[in-house]
Amino acid sequence: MDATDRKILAVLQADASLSVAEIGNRVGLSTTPCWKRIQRLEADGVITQRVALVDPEKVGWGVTVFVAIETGDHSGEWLENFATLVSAMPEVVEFWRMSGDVDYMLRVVVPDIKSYDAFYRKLIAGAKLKNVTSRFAMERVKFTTALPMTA
Amino acid sequence: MDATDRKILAVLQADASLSVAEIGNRVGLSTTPCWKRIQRLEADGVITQRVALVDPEKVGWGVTVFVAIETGDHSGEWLENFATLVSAMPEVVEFWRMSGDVDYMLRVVVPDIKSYDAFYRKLIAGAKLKNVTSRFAMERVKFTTALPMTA
DNA sequence: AATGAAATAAGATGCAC
DNA sequence: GTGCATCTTATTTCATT
Repeated sequence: MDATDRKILAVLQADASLSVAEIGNRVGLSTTPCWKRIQRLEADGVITQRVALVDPEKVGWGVTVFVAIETGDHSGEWLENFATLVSAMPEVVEFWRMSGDVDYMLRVVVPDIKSYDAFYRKLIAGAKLKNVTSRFAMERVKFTTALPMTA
Repeated sequence: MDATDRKILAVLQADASLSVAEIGNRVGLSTTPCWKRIQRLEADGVITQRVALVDPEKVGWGVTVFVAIETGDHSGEWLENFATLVSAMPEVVEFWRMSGDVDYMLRVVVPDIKSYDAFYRKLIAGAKLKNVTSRFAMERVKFTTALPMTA
């Protein structure tokens, strides 16, 4: 992956609706080689998917909560089961296994506070957890799916 | 926004590379009305953008850190300045203003631990902060940009 | 590897109903 | 909403540098 590939990725991370010709213009390539590079980036799994991003407020899922979980001592099998269970919950949009004091970090979206309570009850009903800390977001100051493409 | 719009959004959140005809098939519409709905959803800002998602590991930004920040007592102007400063950092992919014990939550991506240290120094050099807690992610168990489309 | 041209297929867009 | 015409773009091929 060279610098031109990274330029293409930068463009596609910002706007995947552009034509190949336009992307080529922006990175200094004609359409054919630009198209070939994009195909390769997809085949190599560098580009994983193309998605539409939706305004959370406008679809009624405007409440974001960060959930820090300490699972305590559990078997590998238990943890695997826990991961499967939590991953399957559609409100969980991010689910990270952490190092340090917190074992897992979730980002959860819900329509309102009341439905967060419902989620929380589902969560603790499904698994015996040592500690769960919920922190509510007030404002999304920045959110991007674009990774930096400059070293 | 009716149930059909939500179906369209569910499809486009999962795969924005599908043709309008194929999306129509999946939601029970022919191409023209499906296309019109998509145009409207974009015009109304429900769909905010179409982007390519990239594998963080494969582009060398595989380290994710959650940063919880307590700013302490500061003026509104100071906080605004802080928000602008942090938003401009490309490593910061998420930046949330929180309620409760933590004032801000960041999700930061970096190539490696060493570059996180560089980021951290930049962060604390730019603003006088009361407390900064960095938590490192070990594994991305789930990550989706798709919001639930069912009530 | 890239370019430009060109041909074909697929899809987006617009119009009549 | 449907069906169809048209226009744009994606995709592939090829000769050339």
